[in-house]
Amino acid sequence: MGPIIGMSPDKKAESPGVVEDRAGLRGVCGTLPEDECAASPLATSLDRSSSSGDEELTNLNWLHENLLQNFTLGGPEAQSSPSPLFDIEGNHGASVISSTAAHTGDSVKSKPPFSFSLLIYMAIEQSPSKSLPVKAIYGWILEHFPYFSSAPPGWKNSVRHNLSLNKCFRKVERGLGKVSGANLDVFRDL
DNA sequence: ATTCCTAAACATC
DNA sequence: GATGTTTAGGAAT
Repeated sequence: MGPIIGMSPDKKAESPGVVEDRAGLRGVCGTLPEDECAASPLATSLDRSSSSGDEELTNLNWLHENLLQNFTLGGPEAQSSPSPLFDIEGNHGASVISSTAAHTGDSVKSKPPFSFSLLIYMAIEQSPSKSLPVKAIYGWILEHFPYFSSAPPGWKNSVRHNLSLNKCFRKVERGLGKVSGANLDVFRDL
């Protein structure tokens, strides 16, 4: 009958629970003393000294850097780490994520406070060559966030969508015409 | 207004 | 069929 009906109301039911979790995302920055947030310029100047033409530097850049720094730097001793998400795949990183997930609620049932862009970015950054096939990204997310293991198949589409979005942002000038599965050069530039 | 999520149609490979 | 791209609508902040 009406495949279209019964969809709108469903979404709302999920919102409330997620909202609180999502708020946590922003809360990360907000939770931290404003000094940290205000200290942002630090990273900016670093970025600048490297490249003078930051005209193309869009939002996702600082977003990822900031968020990742905040998350990984969540530990008081992780400050010495050269790489922000060096161990997200390792043991320490796992605890970070687990901690975050557990903090918001169930460790395996709650949706990660990370946006798809973050998730994808993390997965790719974890990769040795900063490039992963879409399938690998799915796997990484599934491994770290079992929530998706039981979630509707909609998230896959979302991942792809975000992938393309980021790509669009950078408007890659390389030959991405034949990207058949193993190319995420989009973030490779980050 | 901005950001993000979700769904879906469409194009290619 | 999987991947990639693009549109459109809606919800939360």
